[in-house]
Amino acid sequence: MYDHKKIEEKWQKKWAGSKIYSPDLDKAKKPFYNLMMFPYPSAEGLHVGNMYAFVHSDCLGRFKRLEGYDVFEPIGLDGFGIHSENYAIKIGEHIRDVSRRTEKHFYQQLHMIGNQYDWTRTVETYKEDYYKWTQWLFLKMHKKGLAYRKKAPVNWCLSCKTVLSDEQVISGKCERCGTQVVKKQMAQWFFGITKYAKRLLKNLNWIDWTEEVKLGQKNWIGQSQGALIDFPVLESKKKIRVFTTRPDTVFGATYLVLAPEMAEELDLSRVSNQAQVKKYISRSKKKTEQQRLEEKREKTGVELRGLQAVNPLNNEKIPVWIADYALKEYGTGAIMAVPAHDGRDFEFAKKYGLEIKCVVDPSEYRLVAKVPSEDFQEIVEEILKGKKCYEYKGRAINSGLINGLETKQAIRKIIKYLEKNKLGRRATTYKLRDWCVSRQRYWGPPIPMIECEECGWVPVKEKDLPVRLPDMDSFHPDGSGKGPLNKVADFVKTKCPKCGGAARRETDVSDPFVDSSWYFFRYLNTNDDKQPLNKSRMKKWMPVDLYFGGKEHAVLHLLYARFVTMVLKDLGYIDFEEPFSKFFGHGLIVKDGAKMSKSKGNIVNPDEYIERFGADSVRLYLMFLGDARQGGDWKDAGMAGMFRFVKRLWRLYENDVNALSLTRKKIKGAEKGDLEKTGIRKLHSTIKKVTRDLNRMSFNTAIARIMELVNWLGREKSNLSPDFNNRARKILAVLISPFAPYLGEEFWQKTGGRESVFKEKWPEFKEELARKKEIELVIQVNGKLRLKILTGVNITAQEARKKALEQERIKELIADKKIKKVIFVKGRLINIVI
RNA sequence: GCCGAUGUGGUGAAACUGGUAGACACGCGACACUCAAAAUGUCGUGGGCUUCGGCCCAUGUCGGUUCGAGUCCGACCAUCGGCACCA
Repeated sequence: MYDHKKIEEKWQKKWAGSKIYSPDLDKAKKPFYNLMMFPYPSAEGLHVGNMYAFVHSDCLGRFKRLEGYDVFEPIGLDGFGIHSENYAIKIGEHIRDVSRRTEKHFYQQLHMIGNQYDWTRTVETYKEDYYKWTQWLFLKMHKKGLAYRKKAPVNWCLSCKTVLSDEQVISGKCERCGTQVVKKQMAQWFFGITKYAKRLLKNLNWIDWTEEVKLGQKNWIGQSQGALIDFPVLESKKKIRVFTTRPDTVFGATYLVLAPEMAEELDLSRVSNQAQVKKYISRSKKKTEQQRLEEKREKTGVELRGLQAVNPLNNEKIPVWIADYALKEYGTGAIMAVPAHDGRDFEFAKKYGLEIKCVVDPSEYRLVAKVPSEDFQEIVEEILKGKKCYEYKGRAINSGLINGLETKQAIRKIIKYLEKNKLGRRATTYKLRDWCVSRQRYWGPPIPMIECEECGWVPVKEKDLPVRLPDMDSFHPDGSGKGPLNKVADFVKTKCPKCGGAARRETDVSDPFVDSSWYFFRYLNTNDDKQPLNKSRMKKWMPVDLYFGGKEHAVLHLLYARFVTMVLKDLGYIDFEEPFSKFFGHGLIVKDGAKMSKSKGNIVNPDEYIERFGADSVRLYLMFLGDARQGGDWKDAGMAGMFRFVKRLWRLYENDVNALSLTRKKIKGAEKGDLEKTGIRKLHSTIKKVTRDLNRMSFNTAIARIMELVNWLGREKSNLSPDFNNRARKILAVLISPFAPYLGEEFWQKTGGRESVFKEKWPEFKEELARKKEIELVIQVNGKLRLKILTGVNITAQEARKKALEQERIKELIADKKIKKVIFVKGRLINIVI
């Protein structure tokens, strides 16, 4: 009988005692760093989604181990952060107690699933020996000028009562709790990630990552190429600088638009409608994202009457407006409006009766305009008259020096002209904004900065780290804009590290994403309290060979981790700038076609299933569900089906091979030989396919191949010799072990193995033995399958043709028609065209 | 609106560079074992015709390339995800 509990317990103990999963980090010969995204320990326990990712990752890690690599597969807990804290608040317990409990629970569960974790090197972000170095990272950033404080409109979550980074606002809502996020003007600490925009983008060209995720980052970084153009303000020394991706349309710029906040930088004394302007500015500053959405993006704006700008290319005087459809944070915060060729400007110009001047002729570009040919002439007329907006490429008209040029050339020429006459220059802008890392919360590493009345903001000295997170009973966020630590007088009051005078500590903590941006470095140097990183191990093990995790982190964790790695390289701590050479993004797991959620009550708790079916069955089932890239649909019936397979597999090892031979049917020698020949072929082709599938990360098909072999062996076991049965079982034990490690060990032992199966070599196959000697040759007539005949695999075109034409059925089909052509695909088919 | 992914039996899904569509499972049906049930095993299982030899139709829809298309090209539809006044 298959008693999964007994087996799992047995091997857990053996693994723990043998240290088989703790490689020598300094001496390993073939290092393979197998990383999976460490979980944040929610109090509900390990989610089946976590397990889904972990078992796939582990399966590959174990496969690599069997291939002879020294695999390092660490695990830890991303325990600092808003999510854990919110949960503690909800259940009315202190976060430190909840944290202690969840750590225990999580590690217990993580043991159960049977991964080859190195339990001697865990990392918990909320422990002093870790966050000390997170603070160290902040200091390094600060020293390099990459951590700085600025007052800016930031995202404020009304429920979490803290600011958030742009990446943590998902469609206007808080990434953690789903509450609407509003804009607030506050002074906060930022990391200068925008300085790395270009590099972050460039390296995407070569890193081996899931395409989807790379594209997500590319779009988020959002590079635009274009030009900066200066528009002089009439009767003033000021210039208004705009950014545009279409400098070729500059002759069609009929007005300028400034973001409302930008207008404050201008001299408004000459503006005749000052009151109106000021009112618009203050109103738009108060507007939240939500209000903007409610207004359905209806464009509004106010003209700065009395102010005029000059189009530097044709010297025409044009009006200046402020409108909140121009964004302060992007480009220069000002735009040249070309209503004829920009939808937004067009809408605005229509509403306020501004001039629309067509400067791009679309007549030769019907396909670009995506318009059916019958309507095209009419539409061209409308565009030329400025009654319709055209945003694509075309030929420049009404545009002085670039008249007649196609968009691309026009852009090139105009930029040359701008640069020559010092009116502007080529420029690239990014959508990416700096990373706001302050959090007005309790459960995080205090930001190691001190504000002195005399010296301003001064960093804590490195030797004084960590800045300990003080224990406090009431750790709830209060929404004051300051973190809870502000209420701990002993903590706040300190001395300036520079002048020794009275000073105050920063009371915000840092974003939990800072914690997770470097944890994979720390795994290589746990238990060292002298330095955060170990240079020589870093050289040996980094970059991570395979990183397995959720695609949803495309613009969160994965972007931050890349950024931090680049900074550490620039600081000289490491000599590579991409942390993960290969990233595999897995899909989401759903239940019966629906997303799992507490409200639906359809959450799959892995514990229950492990209890009932055993970890191996659950592992196998999770990997059999479908393509790991696309996620899977959990169904209880399917889980039960996999359990049946496991029991069948178990039975294969229950019979004594010699006892089996007694029941062996009396079949003739020749037949017996044939059967074992088939058996050998099955073994070799299974090894071949499973190896190939694992290399392709096609876990589900690899399992299917193993099932085929198991089914065949189950059927034929009593017809096979003891020798063969034994050989097959040994191979099968190794093949199954990455997927079902407990069973792998048990089977290996049952077939005479003394040591762990994971000290074995992955079985090899011989190509010629894996191949069939005979095939079903498909005979097609005019591309339609008509007949299959058994032939040798090496049959030539002539032989195949001859054989095909001998078949009665084929003769009938061809009858007296003439054969026009015969196509032969070796080892597959012959197609007779008549 | 823009970008991306996906669309194949009753269900989850396979199909390497264009070459037997539906591997492997789930479910269902029949049979065997059983007094019976469960468990297990064996066989069958895309749809429609059939003179039981086979034939026709089928990979979201329409068209194209090809001896041959789930796979390549073009247009469209649906679902899901990301971004969203980014100049």
